Amino acid sequence: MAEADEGVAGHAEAARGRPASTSRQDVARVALDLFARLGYDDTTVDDIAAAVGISRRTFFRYFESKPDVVWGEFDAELGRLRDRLAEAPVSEPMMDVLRRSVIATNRFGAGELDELRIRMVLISSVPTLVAHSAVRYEEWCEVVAGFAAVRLGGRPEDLAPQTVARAALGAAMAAFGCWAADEEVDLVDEVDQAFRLLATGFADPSGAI
Amino acid sequence: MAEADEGVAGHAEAARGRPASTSRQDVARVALDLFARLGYDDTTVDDIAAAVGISRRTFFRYFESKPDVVWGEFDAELGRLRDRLAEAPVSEPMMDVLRRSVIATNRFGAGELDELRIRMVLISSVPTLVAHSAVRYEEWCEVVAGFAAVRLGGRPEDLAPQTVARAALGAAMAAFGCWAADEEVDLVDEVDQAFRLLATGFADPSGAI
DNA sequence: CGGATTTCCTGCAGTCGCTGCAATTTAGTG
DNA sequence: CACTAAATTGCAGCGACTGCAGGAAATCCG
Repeated sequence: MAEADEGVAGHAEAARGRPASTSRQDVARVALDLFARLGYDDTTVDDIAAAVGISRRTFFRYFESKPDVVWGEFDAELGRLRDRLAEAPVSEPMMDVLRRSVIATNRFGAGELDELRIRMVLISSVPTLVAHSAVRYEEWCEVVAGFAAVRLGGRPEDLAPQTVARAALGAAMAAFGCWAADEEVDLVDEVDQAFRLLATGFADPSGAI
Repeated sequence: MAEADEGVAGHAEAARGRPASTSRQDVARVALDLFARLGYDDTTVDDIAAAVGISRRTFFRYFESKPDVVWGEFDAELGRLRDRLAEAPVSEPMMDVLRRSVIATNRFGAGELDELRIRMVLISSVPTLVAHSAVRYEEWCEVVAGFAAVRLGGRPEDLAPQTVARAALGAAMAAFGCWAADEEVDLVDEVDQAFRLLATGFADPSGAI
């Protein structure tokens, strides 16, 4: 499961076999640079491999697929979200936990934000990546549906938890999309707003809208 | 834009060139049958083409891609949804229009429901199709966001309309997913429930959940 | 009738993403 | 130096998809 040997260089305990010639992060950096300059579709896996200095075959040992490169360490983030949701006090309302946890999982430093924006623009504009994203979002929904099922009672596959999860995903996608499209917008504000909208519902009590 | 010449056979006005050897619907029927029997991934485009009696190259003139076969006449349905939303009286609340229109667009006869179920099971379980579905859902969201923008004021790309649209998509996906997974469930009921949940919001006023 | 025109079908060659396999390289270990 | 472990690699191949150039089947018109 864990290949975190590259993380903080140094305290490795004398790796046994042939050392890796590069790292996931290196490949991702080079690839994102190519995507930004040539466009995603006009960058072949061969191009990436050549730029990194590895063979095409080796590229596929670092990443399962070409779109996966754009997703970076999504798995790890998803794990953190799961933990946050599980650790929240039961006294805190479901939608508050959700909003707070999603925001906490998406706090990035100023340096990371630029790269994140590149990633999000790609993910939301290149059809191939839009398509692939659905698979990743499915995993996200499973985590949220599991949490919602605990709070609402019932199974994660039931309608209510599923609706909460998929609607929450929608809110998050809307927030990220608006953020990626406008340099001036703050990511946290956007996510916060979207989830507050979701919590109170879209129906106007007065019926005017 | 329109290739509806096949629809009601008869009143065609003396088609000029070589007549088509089959139709989109025929290809789709044969393909869905193969998907159900062999599985989606284990059915190649060659298999479909051979079963229909056309060449592989011709298959791609009937459908842009293999996953497109499963989506059938989605474009037409989307057009009907757009019309319904546009024609709704302004006095009717936004979320009511949305719920009613989505339900109306998805009323099917008993005969069609079986095929629809096969389609939905495929779409929600085969990774390749889950991925491709995202591109189609994007178009759906654009239609709904356009409607929401009119009702809420502002542009379709703004956060509120986007959140409404993507959350509504989530509700619809949850409803369809639950329906596809359980033979006993009624599709209309499920969609109705999901959209009512969405309208009132997920936050518990008492704060107990 | 017969050519012109229109429309559709097809094969071929090629690109790209992706995979399994078997061999090779590069390190550490006894 | 032999042995082992891990990473890299080339190759052969599949399947989706595309552009192109040519062939086939129908109607229209002289």
